[in-house]
Amino acid sequence: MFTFELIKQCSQTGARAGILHTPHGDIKTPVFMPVGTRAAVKALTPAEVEETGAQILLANTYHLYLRPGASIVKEAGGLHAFMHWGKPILTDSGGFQVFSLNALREIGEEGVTFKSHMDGSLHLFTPEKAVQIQQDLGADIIMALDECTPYPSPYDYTKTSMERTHRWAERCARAQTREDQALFGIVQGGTYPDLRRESARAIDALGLPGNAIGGLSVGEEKQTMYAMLEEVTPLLDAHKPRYLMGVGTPDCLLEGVARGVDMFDCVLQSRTARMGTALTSRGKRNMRNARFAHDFSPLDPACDCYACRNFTRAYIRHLVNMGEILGATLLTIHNIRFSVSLMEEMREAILADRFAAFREEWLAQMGYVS
RNA sequence: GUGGGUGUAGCUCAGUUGGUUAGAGCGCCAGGUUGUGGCCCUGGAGGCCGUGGGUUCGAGUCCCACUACUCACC
Repeated sequence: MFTFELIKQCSQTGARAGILHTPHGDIKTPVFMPVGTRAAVKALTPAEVEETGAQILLANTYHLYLRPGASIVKEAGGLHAFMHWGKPILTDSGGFQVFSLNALREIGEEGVTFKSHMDGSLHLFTPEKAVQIQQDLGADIIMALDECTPYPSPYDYTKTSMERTHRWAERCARAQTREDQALFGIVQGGTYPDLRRESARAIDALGLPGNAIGGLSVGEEKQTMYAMLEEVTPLLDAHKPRYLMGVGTPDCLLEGVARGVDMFDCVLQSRTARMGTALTSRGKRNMRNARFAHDFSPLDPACDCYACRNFTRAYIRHLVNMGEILGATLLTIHNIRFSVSLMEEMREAILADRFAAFREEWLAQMGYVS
């Protein structure tokens, strides 16, 4: 079953190391989770994803509900069998997509009505339905339906929306019938400290197996996001995993862990890879740049990924500029491995109680101002 | 050799009856991308308009010569 084992806490920051036990295996935290929205990490085979050291993948309820449909995934034997991924999977509820992809939507107490971005057909997502679909998909961790409040939003709307998200989370919990899936609630509250605290208390009080923090990294300043994390994490059960949704730049990973976050997911690694950007230990690099044309060194000399062990910057630049699929594949492998590796090193540092120094070193060498 | 066509940005081309600072696509250069509507978005550089002369207030646009390429026929 699903449990979280807290192994070590940093003596100077809020950083923690732990182990998540799931039906499909253990996950060492802190962890970076690559995104495979439509049951595929774009440009990679599951074998390639596994070689990056990824311990768990994300998939998306909204996208899989529209195509191919939850019933087909269920018929296939669930997501793990369907996509041939034997390790843990987390499905996002689709709340974010409903609110970010659809101009035509209507939010009510019952749920949210929206038009499919695929064919314009009308759909109603309720907390109960979001859980039902996720039960059919069969991930190890499932998410409550929430409203990701846009930034900026006025206080009153943020509060109204947040309270509804709390009620929806409770309905999700009641609707759940499968016992082998861990349901996480999601803290909202925008950029208002008091609402964030209120939301953290309310979500934590539901007693779910994990707590997520949503509605951040939606346009606000990083300092604001960090400030919100500092309001929220101290109020969440220390013996349950904390998941910061959608956040994944290297500096945010370091700062998030420092504030007690255990899980992260982000499309940045895979999306920017397809557009030609490499995340490296010395900051990000635009591999389309002419200065790499004659550069026959690896993407990141400090990286041990398949791309860095076997290919040069000049070659990858060529692939990216030519639009070759292999360019996207190699950069995706690298960006994911880089992020997974960063988390592994953070974990080592936490276990050795030298995380604070580790964070400073990395922020400095990657060119971030802390 | 004769007749026709074409020479405008790195490439392929548009440029109204002559009228401000000559445009597009691609390419090139750079930036962006944070719970993914995959191969996208934004910005920038770059042109003695084949050469020389003429007509005109004014020529990428009209006229002449030259030149290069190209097609057809000898």
